[in-house]
Amino acid sequence: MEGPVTIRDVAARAGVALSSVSRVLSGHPDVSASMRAKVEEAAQALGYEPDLLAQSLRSGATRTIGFIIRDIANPLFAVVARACEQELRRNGYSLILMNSDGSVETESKNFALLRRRRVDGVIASLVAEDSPYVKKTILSLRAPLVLLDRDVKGLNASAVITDHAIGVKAATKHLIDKGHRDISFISGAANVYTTRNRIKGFSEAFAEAGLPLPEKLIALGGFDAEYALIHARHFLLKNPQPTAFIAGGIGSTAGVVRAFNEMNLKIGDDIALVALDEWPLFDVFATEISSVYRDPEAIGSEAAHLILEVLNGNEPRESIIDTKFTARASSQGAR
Amino acid sequence: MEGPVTIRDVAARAGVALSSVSRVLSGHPDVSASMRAKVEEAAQALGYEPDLLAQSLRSGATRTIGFIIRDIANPLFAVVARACEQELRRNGYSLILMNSDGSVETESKNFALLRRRRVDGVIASLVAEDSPYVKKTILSLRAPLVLLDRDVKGLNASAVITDHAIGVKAATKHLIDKGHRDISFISGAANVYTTRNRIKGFSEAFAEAGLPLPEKLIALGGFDAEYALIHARHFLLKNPQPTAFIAGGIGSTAGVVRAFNEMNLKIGDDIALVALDEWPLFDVFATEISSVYRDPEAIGSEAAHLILEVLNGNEPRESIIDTKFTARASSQGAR
DNA sequence: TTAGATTCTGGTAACGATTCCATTCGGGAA
DNA sequence: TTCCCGAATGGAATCGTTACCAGAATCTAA
Repeated sequence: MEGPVTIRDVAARAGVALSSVSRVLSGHPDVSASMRAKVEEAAQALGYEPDLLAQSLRSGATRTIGFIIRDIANPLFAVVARACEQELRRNGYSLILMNSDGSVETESKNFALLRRRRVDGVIASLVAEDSPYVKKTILSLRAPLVLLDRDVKGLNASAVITDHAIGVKAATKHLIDKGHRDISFISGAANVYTTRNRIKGFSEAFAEAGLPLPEKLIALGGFDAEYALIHARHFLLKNPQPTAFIAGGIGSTAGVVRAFNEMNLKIGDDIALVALDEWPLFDVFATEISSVYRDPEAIGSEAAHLILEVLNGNEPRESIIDTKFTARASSQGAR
Repeated sequence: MEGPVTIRDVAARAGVALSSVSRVLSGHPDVSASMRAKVEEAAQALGYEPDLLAQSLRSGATRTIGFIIRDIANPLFAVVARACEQELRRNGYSLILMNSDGSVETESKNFALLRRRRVDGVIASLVAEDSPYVKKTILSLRAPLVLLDRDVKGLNASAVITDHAIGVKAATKHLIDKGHRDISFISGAANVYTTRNRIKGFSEAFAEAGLPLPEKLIALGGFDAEYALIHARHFLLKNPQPTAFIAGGIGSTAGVVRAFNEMNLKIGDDIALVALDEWPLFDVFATEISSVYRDPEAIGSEAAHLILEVLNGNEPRESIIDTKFTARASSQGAR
């Protein structure tokens, strides 16, 4: 017997019509007991399993969700993806993973390919909210969308939004209380909600303390380590020299700490640091680092829930994830 | 205009037959210039894009590759997945990601679902090589398979194999040279190649030094942090107490270091450590940790190449990735 | 002019499943 | 006995695409 067995083979073996086989296997009520027995025996004997491709073409649903992110190797996103995949799998959906590699063109191509694959929905962390493609690309999706930490107007999409401001504000206030004034803030560009919301928390803390925002020490341009390294180096040679850094994400933290190492600055003694987001082995190899934490598991499973809700006919909505600042040795008083 | 536009709509607008549209769009040579112009104008005007689902059903190829791993949140695998997805994407394939969650049942279900989805191939890091399901499950795939660091006989599959032995042997020899004898080795179970090959390197180093293998200090049962924590604790209370640890993977390292922290053992001073595999921010927050490194980018892109090779009609083959031991402060002399 | 070869095009049958529609066969009621 | 209704079944259309086959139109050569 060559090739996979089809419903046709089952029908032939059971000596019944195609439609009867389909009825039995999809649990249609109008089926006699003897018919059910015959078909089930034949299906069992031949090891029949329905072809999802054919079912999808017929039904219009692929039970497939696209997952587009900048970089799955970012440990935070890897956990998000895991939680999301697990939850979708429990509900019979599969996840198609695509990296945007930080490029709006690649991202746009990914959306187009998912559209052609007729995915039932897409979960995405956009590279930028203001790219010329983004809105047109997304509107032509014809499938529900869940944005991760992004705010694009006029989309009718769901979103999992992190309340960074609250954690960053607490972190900034803590640094100010410890006597820091020249606090450097390095993060991605302001064309994503993540950055804007973090800066909001940062600004509010300064405003409430009645202090001017150290605008010259803010660098918003990339979440990658390279960007943070270059700008941290630069700031550390400037006057006034920052006494504390807030690093926006895992990549930024890597870059900032590399700059410290280059200049032999000891974290917590020579320079203060607050990391936004934690990373694997944080609890064993970075126990002294103050951080603003968010739960990536919650983000992933919430994203899955939101897309399933819309697939079940509900209206899109937003879900908020909170953040928590924890002070540790890295953010003690200024020298 | 409702719903996505089909080839039928294009044909109607251009005033030609379905088959002609198909010929034009798939680049068939027997097409007149005027026909080509008419069809292309109509396709353009309607914004037609072919339905991959229908194409797949017809052609039998989905241009889809399954990727099954224990846990995408393992940072090593996240990088493997990224490199693999990038390479597959460049070749027009999409990647369906599935976590096995360390369960052979889940793994088996994942294989079955990918089979029903008619994926063109599967790349997998198996939970165990000796599970009763594994061989039957895989043989019924009817699609090429690339194993990641696994060795299952009689499969006719490709594989990306890491030469752990060479790195582990160098690491062990180094520890022995520094005077360590009671070296503990904690890693996953021996029913995966990874572990067996590591133990091979470990054993060879002892054999060549003419020393007995410290069998009582070897724990092979799980790659997770919890397993390593429990066994490291246990060994540290035993007599002889190990003076050095080799931790098999990122999870194991996390567990072992947690045990050190519990007992206030300072790495490099009170206890020696070699980590197998590195993790994000290793270079900034674990600069003193000796390690055996393998390049996860290479593993991922090599896996993609191997599956593409077989899809292009070549025979399955193995590809070897090497490892490199680097001594750092964590593996200095025994007290 | 005609035969034969070349383009080119349209119609139709698949791919594997589901669903509607029509038909048959009972059984129950008048 | 006749009529009708419901349960059970088979046949055919459909999802969107490609590929084969046959026929029409054009062209080349005798």
